Amino acid sequence: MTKKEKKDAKQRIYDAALSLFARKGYSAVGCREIAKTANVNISMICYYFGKKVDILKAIINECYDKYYHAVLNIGDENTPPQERVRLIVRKLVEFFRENTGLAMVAFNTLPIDIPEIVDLKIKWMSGKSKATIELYTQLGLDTNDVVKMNVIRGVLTTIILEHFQFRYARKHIMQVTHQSKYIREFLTQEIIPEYNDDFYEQYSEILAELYFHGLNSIVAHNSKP
Amino acid sequence: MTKKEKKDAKQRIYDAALSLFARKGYSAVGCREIAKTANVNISMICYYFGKKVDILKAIINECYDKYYHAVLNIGDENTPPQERVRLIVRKLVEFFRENTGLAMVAFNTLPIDIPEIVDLKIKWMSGKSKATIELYTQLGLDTNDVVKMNVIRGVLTTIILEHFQFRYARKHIMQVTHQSKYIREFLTQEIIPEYNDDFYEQYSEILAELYFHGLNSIVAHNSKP
DNA sequence: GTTTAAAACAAACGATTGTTTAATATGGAG
DNA sequence: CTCCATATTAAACAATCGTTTGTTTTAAAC
Repeated sequence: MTKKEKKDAKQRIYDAALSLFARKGYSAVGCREIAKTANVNISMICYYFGKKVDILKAIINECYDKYYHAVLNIGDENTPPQERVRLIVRKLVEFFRENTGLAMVAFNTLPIDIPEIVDLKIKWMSGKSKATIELYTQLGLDTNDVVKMNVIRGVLTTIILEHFQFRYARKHIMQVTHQSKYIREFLTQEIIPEYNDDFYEQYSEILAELYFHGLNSIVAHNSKP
Repeated sequence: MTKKEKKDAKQRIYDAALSLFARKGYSAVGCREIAKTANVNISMICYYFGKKVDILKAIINECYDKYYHAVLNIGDENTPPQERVRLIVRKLVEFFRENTGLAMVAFNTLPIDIPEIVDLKIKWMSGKSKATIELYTQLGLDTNDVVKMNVIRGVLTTIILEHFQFRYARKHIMQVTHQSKYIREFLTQEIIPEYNDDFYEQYSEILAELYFHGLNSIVAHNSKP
C-alpha cells in the first residue's frame, strides 16, 4: 500500500462504522465487524480512534457541525416569513438527503445512558438555530409559551429525518436476499417514487406550505396562563 | 413465593426488558441485565420467552396492538374534519403518553437487519389506520399524489413520539448521579413544564390546529404531474 | 546503507454474550 | 404421603466483546 492508501485506513474505518451504525445501531456493531468491513486489522480501530465510542463521537461531531453550518443563518429579519420557511425547509431537506446515514446515527435518541455521548449531544444542542428563533419572532409566536414551544420544538427536523430514515430502511429491505411473504407484498404494493431533484423540490415546497400555514394558525391561539 | 408471585416472573422479565430496551436500545441490553433487573435467574428468560428476540417481538406486538386499537376508528365520515383531527390527535397523545417506553421500543427504526423483526413490523404496517385515510379524503387530499403522501406520511405519529422521547430522555438525564457542566447548564436553562392533563389538553389542541391548517393549506397545492 | 516513526499485524487478556442442560425446588392433585 | 408438572437454579458451552501488548512491516529522512 502506498502512503495515500494507508492514510485511507482511518477513513475506511469511519465510513464502515457510519454505515453499520446507521443500519444496526451503535451497540449491535462490534469492532471486528467494522474492521472486516473496512478491510483493516482489528487493532487499527484503537490505533486510529482510541475507544469504540470515540468513533461515535467523531460521527456526532461531524454531523452536528455540518448541520449547524447548513441551517445557522438562513435569511434574515428582512426575509418574508414564508420565504424564510421555504429556505429553511430546502436547506434541511438538502442536508438530510446528503447525509442520511450520518444523521441517522447522530440524531438517534439512543443511547441515552452513555454519559459522554449525552454530554456531547447536549453541548451541541446549546447552539440553537438562530434562523428558527427569528422566524418564530417574525411570525409573532410567543416563545415564552411553554406549550407552543413544546409542540413546535424540532418539528421540521423530526419530519424530514423520519422521511429519510424510512427511505433508508426501505432501500435496505429491498437489498435483502431472502424476502418473506410480507416484505414481498409490502414492496409490491408500495409505489416508490423516483427520489430525484424534482421530487425533493416538490417535497420541500409542500412541506414548507404545511409548516408555514400550521405555524400561522397557532400564532393567535391563546394558551391558558 | 406463592403461585401468584411465580406467575409474575414472566411479567417482571417483560417489564424489565421493556424499560431497559427503551433506555439503551435492544442490542445494548444483555439477558443477564434483564434477569438481574427482574430479580430472576438468567434461565428464566429462555424458559418464559424462548430467545431474547422473542421478548422484543412480544413488545412490538403489544405496542402495535394497542396502537391500532387506540386509533383504528376515530369518528366517521360524518365527523367534521377539524373535529376528527382533534380526536385523532387526542387519541395519539393519550396513547404515547401512557405507553412512552413501549412505543419507543416498538417504533424505533432500528434495528433494520433482524429479519424477523423487520417482518413483524411490516406485517403490522399493513393494517393502516382507516381514520387517517378517511380524513385525507374528507379534506379533499389526493391520496394518489405520491409527493404529498410522502410529506404527510406518519407526521402526527412522528411529532408526538419525538415529543415523548425527548421528555423521556430528559427525565432519565435528570436522574443521573454525576451531572457534567453541560447537563447542569441544560437543566438549569430549560423551563420544564408540569406535564399534567392540562398541559396535554393544550398540547393536543395546538398540535391539532397546526396539523389541520397545515393539511388544508396543501390540499389545493398542485404537484407537477 | 542505517535510523526512526508510523502503520499494521497477531495474539492474548479479562469479561461478557445468548443459550442449553441437568439438577433441584415448588405446588397442586389424588 | 406420593406423583407429576411447572418453575427455578446453577453450571457450562461456544462464541464474541473491547482493548492491550508485543512484534513486524513500511516508508521517510539522513
